[in-house]
Amino acid sequence: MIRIHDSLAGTRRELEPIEPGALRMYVCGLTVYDYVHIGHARMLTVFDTVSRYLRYRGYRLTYVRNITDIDDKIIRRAAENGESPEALSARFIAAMHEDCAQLAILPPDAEPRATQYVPQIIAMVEQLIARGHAYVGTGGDVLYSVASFPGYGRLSGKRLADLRAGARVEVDETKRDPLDFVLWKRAKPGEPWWDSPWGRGRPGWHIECSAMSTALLGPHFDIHGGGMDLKFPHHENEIAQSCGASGGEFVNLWMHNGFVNVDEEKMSKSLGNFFTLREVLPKVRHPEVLRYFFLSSHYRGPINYSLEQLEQADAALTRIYTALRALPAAPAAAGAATERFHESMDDDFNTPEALAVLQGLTREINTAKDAGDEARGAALGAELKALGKVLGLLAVPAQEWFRLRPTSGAAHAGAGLSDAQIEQRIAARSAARARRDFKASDSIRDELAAAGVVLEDKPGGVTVWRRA
RNA sequence: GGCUAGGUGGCAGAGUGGUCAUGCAGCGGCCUGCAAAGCCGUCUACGCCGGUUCGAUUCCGACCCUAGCCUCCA
Repeated sequence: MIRIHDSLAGTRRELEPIEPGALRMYVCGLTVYDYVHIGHARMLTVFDTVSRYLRYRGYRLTYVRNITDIDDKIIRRAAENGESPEALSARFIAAMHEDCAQLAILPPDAEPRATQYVPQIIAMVEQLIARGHAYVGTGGDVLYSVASFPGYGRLSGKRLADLRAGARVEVDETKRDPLDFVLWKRAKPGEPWWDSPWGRGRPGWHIECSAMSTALLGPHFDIHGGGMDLKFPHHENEIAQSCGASGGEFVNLWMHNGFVNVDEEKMSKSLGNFFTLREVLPKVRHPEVLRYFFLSSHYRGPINYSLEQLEQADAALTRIYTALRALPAAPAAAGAATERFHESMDDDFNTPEALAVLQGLTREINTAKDAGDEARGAALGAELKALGKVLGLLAVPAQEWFRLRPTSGAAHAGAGLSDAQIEQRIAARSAARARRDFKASDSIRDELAAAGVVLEDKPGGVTVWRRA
């Protein structure tokens, strides 16, 4: 039994598929006007892990993650660059796919783009007008009438009166109520447009998700996810739109992931504490380090990004790979650790606890190895790798892991020796050790250590190395 | 001001009404030519004040503090 924290109910609820054995999940993806940053990367990793686990547990999952490829920022950015919005979004969609592949984020089953669903969007807006939830404002935009939907505010725990009293709600004469939001925007000169019953224009942001999720998953589906900040107003508006248009239920569970902070503050461009995946990945040994970092705290809480954090994640992951190194292959069998792993993950995807299970397995493997029980070590190692795979980890052959190093950043400094050069120095050191010239052998070891290479002498005169 | 999450040991980060999170770092030991890796053992905890309880870090109440949302935002 899988239990998931539902943002709407505010408690953990049992996952009960609408259709037995099948699940449908929609996650709000990115607006593609820039490169993927580590906040996006966490969201993508969280829901990738959720989808991997649900499938691993036997559910037939349909995972939809949309792309917003038309909005104010895209239009503005494209104009600044002197390129078309289509060209700009195509560029960043391609970049996003590359970044996702790096992080082992599996492609969703469908990745709808707003511009591909304009007919469905128009149809939904017409339906909302017909059902009395939307109207054409005096400025020509089509607006959703918040007052027409009694449940408005339930997800975010807000009351209309409080929202109206908010000092920062802009006064807009074209709206009947300052809280009403745009469904269809009238095109301004020079902007992309589509024909509609309300003249040339383009979709508002919120309606895209309602139209795309309805088109691909139906009006009522199991899980809807996204970042914390989307709770209000975006998801609140989606509920109003989808329920308003269908007259029925919308989603069973709302999942929201926490933010990536920097220095205990939300990452933002204005604070200058903004990191793209493309600048962070070269600073780690392997993208799995970032993935481990994300998974090492619970998805709903905030996470603080720093290089120190990445180093800790690297150390923890490297400990696991160390145990996996030089283990003979064995068939994977589910043991006690798998049981505990399931318990942790079933409990609202408690990945920190799941990782603790992997670390516990690691210790068991080491203990078995120390006791000379190779077979047990191999069997546990296979189990460990199988569980790691569920989280999108431990996909690197263990021997390779230790040859990798960051390609930039502080950890890279002084790590410039090639594999061949390192092997050569080790051969020289082994020769010195053989003639018990420990002064010479230690000086080679020190030299390598200074270059970021750590040596380990194994029984039988074998020396293995790794990049620190 | 309203709403929502939090405040755990040197750091990061789970969890629980009364034996262990886990990783990194420290200390002692085993192993090693010495190291490293590994194993065993070990020390620093649960914001503050009350209440419930045989017993609270865990439940309840007040308070203090932090972050997020209330405007585009993963």
